[in-house]
Amino acid sequence: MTNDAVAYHFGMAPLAPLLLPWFDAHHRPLPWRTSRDPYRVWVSEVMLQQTTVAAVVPYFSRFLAAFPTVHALAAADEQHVLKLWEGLGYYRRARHLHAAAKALAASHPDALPDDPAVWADLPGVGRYILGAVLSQAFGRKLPIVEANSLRVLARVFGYRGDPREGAGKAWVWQAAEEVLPDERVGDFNQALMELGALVCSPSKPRCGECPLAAVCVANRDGLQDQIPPPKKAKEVVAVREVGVVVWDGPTLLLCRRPADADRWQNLWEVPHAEAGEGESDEAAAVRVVRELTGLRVKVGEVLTVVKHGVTRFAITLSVLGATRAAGRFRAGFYAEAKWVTPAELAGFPVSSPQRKLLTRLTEPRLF
DNA sequence: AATTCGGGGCG
DNA sequence: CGCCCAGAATT
Repeated sequence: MTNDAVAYHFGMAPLAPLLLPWFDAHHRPLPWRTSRDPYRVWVSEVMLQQTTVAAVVPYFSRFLAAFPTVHALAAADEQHVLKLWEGLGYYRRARHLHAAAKALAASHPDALPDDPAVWADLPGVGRYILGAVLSQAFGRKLPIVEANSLRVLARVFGYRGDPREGAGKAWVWQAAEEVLPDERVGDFNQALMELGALVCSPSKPRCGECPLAAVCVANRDGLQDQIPPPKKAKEVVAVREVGVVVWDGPTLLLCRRPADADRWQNLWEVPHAEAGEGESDEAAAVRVVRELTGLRVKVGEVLTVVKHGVTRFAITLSVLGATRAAGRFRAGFYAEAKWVTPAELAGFPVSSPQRKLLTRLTEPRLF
């Protein structure tokens, strides 16, 4: 469907008169809806990013109690901020929020600005956060697109492409902008999301309770399951692990399994590194291997050794310690492998003490 | 355009 | 157990 079609459809049936009364009657009483304080709206939007409402509620209340204003947040110690974020995930959000609070407290000490250009330059503020904060706190007529509104708009207008990528992304932002009413923009934006969360759900939408059912193309044509199109499944490749990194307490082990063998062999045994600040156990293991070998390695990906521009061998790196702890093993990976000898291995770029360690520990033993 | 970043909840 | 979630930054 083209943008013209959106305009036509919108002209025939404005959404706001249908959506706002529904929102007034059915919206959930959430902590961040008690005020239009831009700071509160902002914090809630950042916390809600890729995070469910139920998970955010207790964090939001605790965070606002500790940092009631942007100035309180700006003056806070980063460790305190991160501590209150612990368990929410996506910790970069907290660092960005903190940094942005410092910037705003300095540049706009009296009140948070309603200037989109100012917000757009802040770390952690993309187009969604920008529109959400300014529409809700200041009534600025700016659109929002996130998982819920994207689904609602695509279904109502019967958009058959994928609104999450390419031209579809442009389409859905355009649609979100065109449906905005002149009054109560913030409530309207929230209503789109609330409808997506409570009624227009990804699967089995409750169209019988939907205030937009009468104007919804997907409902009319029975396309709820096709719109938006299901995410294309990631390609699955049959693979078999031929190399893994495991650890148990202070010891980290790199093991190999030749393509035609059943048993694992130890290749290196080295002290496991302490996980640094903000570093996961897996990341620390990857770092150890990287420092030992000079290889570019990532968890779960094929690890290739390139020496003199030629791939000498390839293994996959997985982390059994983590997968065991999670109660399951990862799917295996396979890679064609040409194994180097211990002598060749010793020739890889490592620092002197590490090389000595490698040489000493290269003697394979059964895992 | 594809990846990365986390943890929880739900069908 | 797989998919999804009030996205943004990086590659």
